Amino acid sequence: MASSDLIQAPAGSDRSPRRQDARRNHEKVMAAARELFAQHGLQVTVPQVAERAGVGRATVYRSYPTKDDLIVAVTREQFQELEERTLAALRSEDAYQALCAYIPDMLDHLLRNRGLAAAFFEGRLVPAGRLLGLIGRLVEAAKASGQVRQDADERDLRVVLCGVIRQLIVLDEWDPAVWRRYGDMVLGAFRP
Amino acid sequence: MASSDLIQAPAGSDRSPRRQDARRNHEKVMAAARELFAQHGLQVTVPQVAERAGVGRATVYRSYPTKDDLIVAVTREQFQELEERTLAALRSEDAYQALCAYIPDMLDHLLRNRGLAAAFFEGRLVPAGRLLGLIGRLVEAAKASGQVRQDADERDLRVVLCGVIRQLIVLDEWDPAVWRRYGDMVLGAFRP
DNA sequence: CAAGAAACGGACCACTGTGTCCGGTTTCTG
DNA sequence: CAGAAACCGGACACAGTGGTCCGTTTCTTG
Repeated sequence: MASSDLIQAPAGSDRSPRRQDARRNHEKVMAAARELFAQHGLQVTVPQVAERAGVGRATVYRSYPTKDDLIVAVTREQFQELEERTLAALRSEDAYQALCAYIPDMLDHLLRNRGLAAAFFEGRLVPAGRLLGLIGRLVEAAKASGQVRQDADERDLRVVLCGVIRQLIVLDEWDPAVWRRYGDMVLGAFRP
Repeated sequence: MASSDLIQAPAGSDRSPRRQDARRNHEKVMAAARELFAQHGLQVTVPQVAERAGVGRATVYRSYPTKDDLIVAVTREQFQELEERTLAALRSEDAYQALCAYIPDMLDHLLRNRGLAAAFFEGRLVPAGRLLGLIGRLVEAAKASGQVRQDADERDLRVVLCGVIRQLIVLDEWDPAVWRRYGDMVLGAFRP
């Protein structure tokens, strides 16, 4: 699993010694994978990605020896963005206010990226430790406001938030207005 | 899917024209399936059930032509029990109080029956319409107390409750005390 | 433009899980 | 107690998915 780091370049302006067509195909594969994973989750098959990209299966496997490698490649940068969002919330003056914005924000973001959501609440593959730590600090900070139950922790947020997300995915709910309502309810679950 | 009703008898005192050993094996299969589904969910394989029951695979398939038939057979009676619990809650004087007991009760019950949980929040197989209707009535009744947000409905309860259950299953959480805490949080999600 | 290297992709393999078949065995019945 | 029917279960067939191989094509470079 995740056994290789063949592709180091930040997936953009790499003038590696590889051939032009290889780079083009590689970009097509990444784009296809991003799109399909976001839309249908991680159970998308490698042949599907290859077909969407308009290349053969072996071409995908050349860049990413296993499917997990592909998932990691697509997911890693998105994970980083999650961390940044969390950090931003953490920098806010009013921690509780920040949490109130953070939760629906995460809901929205993860529901638009169903592969990312799966990678997040499944836990394996991309190491989530740092992100979870940040979320923990956010919850901790929000507790000081008195608006959040004192026994809450990062794990609780993960369970409730990811749980709701998962069910909304199962129900194939794509309406952001509905998502926001559930964000509100998740927040409610943490009131003392 | 669920293409047969070969086994009509209520799985107990059937003196059908079948042979003794057949009935014995059938019981063993049911017991094994109940146990394994409850413990590990519906992704248990038919060979696993057969092995646990101490019979060959074909013996399982004889009584239940497809895996779905087996799932339905195991799940149906448990579904009925869920309906009865819900009806009991519905008969209570104080609907809100009933809901407060009902939610942790469901959590506990479904977490002890992971296959049932999967069948419930996946929706296919056993028709859940009647049960969902009852839950809807319970939510509706509880709203009158003013302690439940007015825009809540059966679907909301399903999303939040099943979501939490699903995550607790993923985290392999078996401590009933923890389950109760989350029951409290789910209830919190429905406060106005 | 031609030769060599790199990449392409269709065909192939391996594994897992569902569902079927048939020869041997056990149970019922006359 | 013997024949027939029912049943048992190991071996087989099939499908879907992850991963590999090698002959062919395409790019690069002198």
